[in-house]
Parts: sequence; C-alpha cells; structure tokens
Amino acid sequence: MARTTEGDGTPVPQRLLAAATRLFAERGYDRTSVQEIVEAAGVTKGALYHYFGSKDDLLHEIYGRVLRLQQERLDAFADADAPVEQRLRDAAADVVVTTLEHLDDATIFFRSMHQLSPEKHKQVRVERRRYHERFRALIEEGQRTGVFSSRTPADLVVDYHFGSVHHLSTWYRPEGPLSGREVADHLADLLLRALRP
Amino acid sequence: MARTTEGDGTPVPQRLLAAATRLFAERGYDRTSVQEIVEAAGVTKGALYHYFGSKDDLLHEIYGRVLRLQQERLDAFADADAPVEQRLRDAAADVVVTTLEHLDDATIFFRSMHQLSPEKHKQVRVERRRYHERFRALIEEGQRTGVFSSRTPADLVVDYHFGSVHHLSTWYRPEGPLSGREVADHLADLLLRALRP
Amino acid sequence: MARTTEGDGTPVPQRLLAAATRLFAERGYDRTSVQEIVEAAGVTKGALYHYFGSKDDLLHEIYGRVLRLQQERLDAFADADAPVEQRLRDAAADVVVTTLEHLDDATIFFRSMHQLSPEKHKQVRVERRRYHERFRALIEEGQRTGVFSSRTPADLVVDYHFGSVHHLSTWYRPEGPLSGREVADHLADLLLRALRP
Amino acid sequence: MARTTEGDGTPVPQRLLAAATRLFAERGYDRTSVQEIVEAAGVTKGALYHYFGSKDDLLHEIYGRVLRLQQERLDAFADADAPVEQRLRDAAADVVVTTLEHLDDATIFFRSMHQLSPEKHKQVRVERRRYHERFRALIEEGQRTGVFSSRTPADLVVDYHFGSVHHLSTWYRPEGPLSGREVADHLADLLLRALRP
DNA sequence: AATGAATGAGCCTTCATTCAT
DNA sequence: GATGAATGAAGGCTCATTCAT
Repeated sequence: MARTTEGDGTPVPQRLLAAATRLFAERGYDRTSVQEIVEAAGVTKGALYHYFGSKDDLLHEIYGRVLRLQQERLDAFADADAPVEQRLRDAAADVVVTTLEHLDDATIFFRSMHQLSPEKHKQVRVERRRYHERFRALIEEGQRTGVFSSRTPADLVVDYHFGSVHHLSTWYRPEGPLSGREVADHLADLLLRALRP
Repeated sequence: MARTTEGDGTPVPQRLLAAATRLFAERGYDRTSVQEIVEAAGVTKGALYHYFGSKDDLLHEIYGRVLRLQQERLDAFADADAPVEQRLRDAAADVVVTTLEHLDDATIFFRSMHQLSPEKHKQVRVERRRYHERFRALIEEGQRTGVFSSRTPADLVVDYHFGSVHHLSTWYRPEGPLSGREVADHLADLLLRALRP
Repeated sequence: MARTTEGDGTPVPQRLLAAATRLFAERGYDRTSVQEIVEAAGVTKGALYHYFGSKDDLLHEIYGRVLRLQQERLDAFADADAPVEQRLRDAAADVVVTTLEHLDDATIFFRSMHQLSPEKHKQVRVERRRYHERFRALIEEGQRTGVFSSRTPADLVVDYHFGSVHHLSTWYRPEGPLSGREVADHLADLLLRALRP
Repeated sequence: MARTTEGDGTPVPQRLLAAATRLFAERGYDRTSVQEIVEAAGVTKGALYHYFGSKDDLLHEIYGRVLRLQQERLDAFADADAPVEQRLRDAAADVVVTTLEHLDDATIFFRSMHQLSPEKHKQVRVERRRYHERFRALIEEGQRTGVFSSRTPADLVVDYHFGSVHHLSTWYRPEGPLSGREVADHLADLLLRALRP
C-alpha cells in the first residue's frame, strides 16, 4: 500500500487523473505532453502506462467521470416529486452549479471531445445523447401539459440551455461578482421565462 | 496574374486560407499539419511561408475575417431605425444565420482560440469584447426603457445567447429538419421571450 | 504439485518454454514481449523471472533443447553398423524429418541465433561446430574409402546439405503435397547422388 | 547540389541506404535503431524521413535492389544460347557469386524478410516467386529433354539449391580458403551432379 | 515568387527488468 | 513461489520552420 502513494496519500491513478485534468483544461489536450502529466503527478511514464493504455484513455476516463456525475444528478432532479416547472428549474440550475464546481472537467468536456479516438468519441456521444433526451423529456412533459409554450421544438430548447452551460467555461471566473448559485439561478430563470406560454 | 494563381483563378493566399479553414474545422488546428494545408491548396511549403509568417498567422487571419464580418453586421442591425426589440431580434437572429453560413469558421472560432499565440489571443479577445459590448448595449437600452425585464444582468443575457450560438457547430447539420433561418428565428424568439417583463 | 501447475498438468517452466517457442517462431524473438509470453503461458512476470534469469535465457534453453536432440540422433545414426552410404543417407534424412517435426524450433534456430547474448551465442556455435564435424566425418569417411566423390571439399558438402535443412522452415507446409518423410528421402537422395563418384 | 552531399560526394538517400544495409546485416533489423542509421550516414532523422516513409521502407528498398539485380542476372543466363545444362550451371554459379559479392544484402534478405510490413512482405514474396519459377523452368526443361534426372520434383531441387545460397551468409568468410568463384563452381557442380540421370 | 532538402526538438509508446510484499 | 507496480532508457516518428537556390 505504501508503494501506491508518494508525497501524499493519493493513489497513483488518481494523481495522474488530477494532473491530467488540470493540464488539459489549462492548455488543451494536444498541447499537454505525457511528460508534463507524469511530472505533475510525480511519477514516471511507465507508471502512467501501467494504469492507462494511452493518453487518449486518460481523456476518456475524465469524460466518464463527468458523464456519470451529471447523469446521476439529472436523474435525481427529474425523478423528484414536484411540479414539472420546478423539476426543470432545479435540473437546469443544478447542471450549472455542478459545471462551475468542476470547471476544469467542463472546459475539457466541451473542448476536447473531438480529440478522442473515433470509437471512444462515439461512445461518449451515445451517453451524452441519453442525457440530452432525459432533459428534453422534461420539457416535452411541460409542453404536453400546457405549462410550457410549444412554440419552440424541445430539442432546440435543450440545445439553447446547454449552449449557455457549455459557454460558462469561457467567461465565468470564481472571483467575479456572481456566485455559482446566482449564475445558476439566473440561467434557470431565463430558461423558464423563455418557456412561459 | 499568372504567377499568383494556378489550376483555378483563385490567388494563392486565398487558396491557402480556404484549405486551412476546412482542415482546421475538420480535424482541429493542432492536428492539421502545414504539409496537409499546402497539399490541399496545391502549393508548396515555401509558398505558404512566403505569404504567412507562421501557421499561427493563418489561424489569426481566419479569426480576423470572422470578427470583421460579425462586427459589421451587428453594427448595421444595431444602428437601424427600429424599436429596440426589433433591433435586438434582428441582430440575434442574424448572428445565427451568419454563423450557420460559415460553420467552419465558427467551429474554429470557438474551439481554437486558445491555440493562438498569447499576444494574438489577447488581440482577439479585445475585439470580441467590443462586439459583446455592442450587443449588451442593446439589451441595456431595452431594460432602461422598460421593454425588457431587468431581472437578469445584461452581461449574463449576452452570454446566454452567445452560448447557444457557440453551441451551434456542435449540433447543427444543414441536412437536418430546420433551415438556418428557422433556427435563427427560434433562438431569437427564445431570447426575446426570456426578456419579456 | 499444486503449486507448479495450473489449468493443466504441465509445470510452469515447460508452459513458459512452449509459449515462448510458439511466439518466437511466429513473430520473432525481438517482436515478442515478455508480457505476451507470460500471458500465453497463463502466468505472471514474476513467475517467469523466478524460473529464468532473462528473456535471453528462454531462447538459450530452446537452443539447448534442439542441439541436444539433434546431436543425439546424429550420433545414433552415425554409430550404426551399416555401410557409410547408408549411414549418411539415414543421418541426412533424419535431420530433415526431425526438423520438420519441430518446425518452430527450427525456425527459431536459424533465425534468432544472433539475438543471443554474445557469450551464449558463442557457446551455441561451439556445440553447433561439434555437430557439423560429426557429419563431415561421415562424408570424409566415404571419400577416403572411395564410395563418395572427392571433387568437393567435405565442409562444403555439409554446408550444402544444411543449407537445405535451414531453408525448410521458409517453404515447407505440413498441408502441402509432400510428407516430411518424402521430403527427407528426396533431400537425402539429392545429397547421395551429388556425391556419386 | 552541394546540399545533398556532405563529407563525400554521395547523395543522402544512398548514404542512408548504405548505412542501413551495413547495420541491418551486422546486428539485425530490429536491433538497429533509426538513430544509429542516421548517425552512421551523418544526417539527422528528419532527413531520413524526408526520403523514406519509415524504417520499414528502408528495408524494402534494400530488398528491391537485390531482387532487381538477381532477376536481371538470372534472366540473362537463362536466355543465353547454350545447352540447358550449361545455362543451369551458369545461373546456379552466378547467383552464388553475386550473393557473395553482396553478402550484406544477402544476410538481410534471408534473415529479415518477415520483419517487413505484411503488405510489403507479400509483394516481395510475389517477386521472389517469379524468380523461383524462372529457375525451376530451367530444371524442368532439362528433365523433359532427359539431360536431368526426373527423380526429384523440380520445385524441391530449386529449394535445395537456394537453401545453400541462403546459408552462405552463415559460414562464408572472404578471408577463408575458397574464393567466391571457387565456392560458386563447387555448389553448381554439386547441383549438376545431383541431377545426373 | 517559390522550391524542397534538412533541421532539431519533441511526441507517444514499449519493454525488460527489479523489488517490496 | 509468485505478484504486479514502478522504473528508466530507448524506440520510431512528426512537424513547424529555415535557407540556399
């Protein structure tokens, strides 16, 4: 057990993932060398390739982590026992809060997807699609029951909202005037107001 | 004339820019080699370095082209003689149409900004900021005159809308069910509805 | 007994040797990784290094096995109580049959010798030399007694024949038209006919 | 023109090929690094990859050179205006002389074929086959006309002879007692004597 | 205006071997 | 007897850029 840690108590794979996440977000996947990752994690290249099959695998692992987390949270909010407008508002706000809490992951998520190998790229798209559809179902439910306007196709509404989430990593700064919660409430509010009949 | 063209009537620099735009959008800036660009343009490396100082210069040129176009169009719509809600709706819809008409440019724009050299990156951010402020001014004007709700800070509204524009290159397909114009009208509509008092 | 076998009744060292033989013949010594060998044998690296000092040792062991077998058989045929032309014919045919029965060993033998460490390489050459000399002695005996022509130096005749043995792994296919025995008889026949006075 | 040479008058590609040939013969293809080749040729890696697509290409080029030379010579001897036994003897001796004159090429040829990429390997086998068939045709001609014995299938006779050629690089030393011409005459003699009716 | 040979630094990955357990 | 995490060195290859012509 002593051999899996060094300097701190974190196991090597986690240390590598953490280093990679920070560096990928900071300078992009292609501009981060494996050498830089292992130096940041305090191990050697051999150790990295002992745990991960390739640099691409590291990226895929980061994607997996984000996707699992977001899907879980969306499911929880969408399954709640509350009126649809409340469930949508909560889910829409939560994805913003979660994204801001893991801004590095989000930066990577939206910027590096096309740098995955074709097959892993496809796999991520499939999981992403499931997430999209769950979100869309909420909007369609509100449209069917008349609490949301039906002027705009639900798909487009989902993309409208997720565009803004995607964009967060471009402009949001934790030290800015708005807290993550405030931004989340504002963006959820804009969504719900746009859907008023 | 004979020396600047070859094969078709387009001058070499334009041919290079066109090839670079297509390739950067298709596989990303870092994954496109200078060799691939010159082959696609039907010239040699020497020719490229005759007209452009570096690979980075090509990217910067593409940015310049997009920025000039978008600023011009925004200025035209914002300066029009019409009620503010009309001017905002037109501007919001136009940036969507223009983005969809130059989807390669847009893909590059939102994905490769951080691959510019620091100084060029800064320059682009400055011009981008001017664009953002012009757009924000429209929203603030409506908020001051009471035609738009003031619940949400104008800055956040701008980012909300541009998030969706940014996102277009991720999901929009010309062969899909909606024309560019339809998407544009829907997105402008969502924005205006979200701003209703 | 439980600790030296697993899955089947073969002891671990033999399993490793068998896996290594197959893989070395299939893709060459340098292109076979220790990892592949242990996987094929169903053990771990630790186990391999417990029984063998190095990858090179495995190769050396394979050589030893082949050398011992061939020397034994040659000695048996050469020591037989029969006319020299019969003894040579039998020995020449037997080495072909034996080689074809252990084609993987033969492939490795002729292709990977220079991949042994210098000192092991030398050792193998010494044993090989003994084999060569025993074979040459048969030919010289026939030349002295006049049953074989003396036109060609005996050394050269040995190399002529072993060239064809060496070559077998290049072209012989068990599913081809000739059985091993038939090939052996033909090659021995060619040798004896070439030696006719 | 001055830029393609350095130190001597030989163009870079030839220098690389010569260095590679020597090193591949000396220590084997897999054990020769690209770095060693370029150092021996006095250029940088970039230069190598400017002229050759891969390390494998270098090997393929060496094969091409050998194949072309041998085919040409065989064709010349086989097409000569002489009795078939003379033509076979000349061809059989010539391939020995030529092989001994290019012993490095020959060493590589027989030892490294399976290290070519599958597709190049196949291509070489096809060309090799053509050579084999030309040689076999000579033997069949003699068998048909009764000057050679028909006891042994012609294919096998070809492999018998080429086994000995293949084997030359294992034992022949220029400083040894026999000149190349002497070895060639002896080996051709053995072949012709084996074929006597 | 344009060529293309050559550079040099860096990239991702592989691998035989060691060693604490 | 056996594990498997970790090392450290090397390997093949790519690429933006330069420069003599």
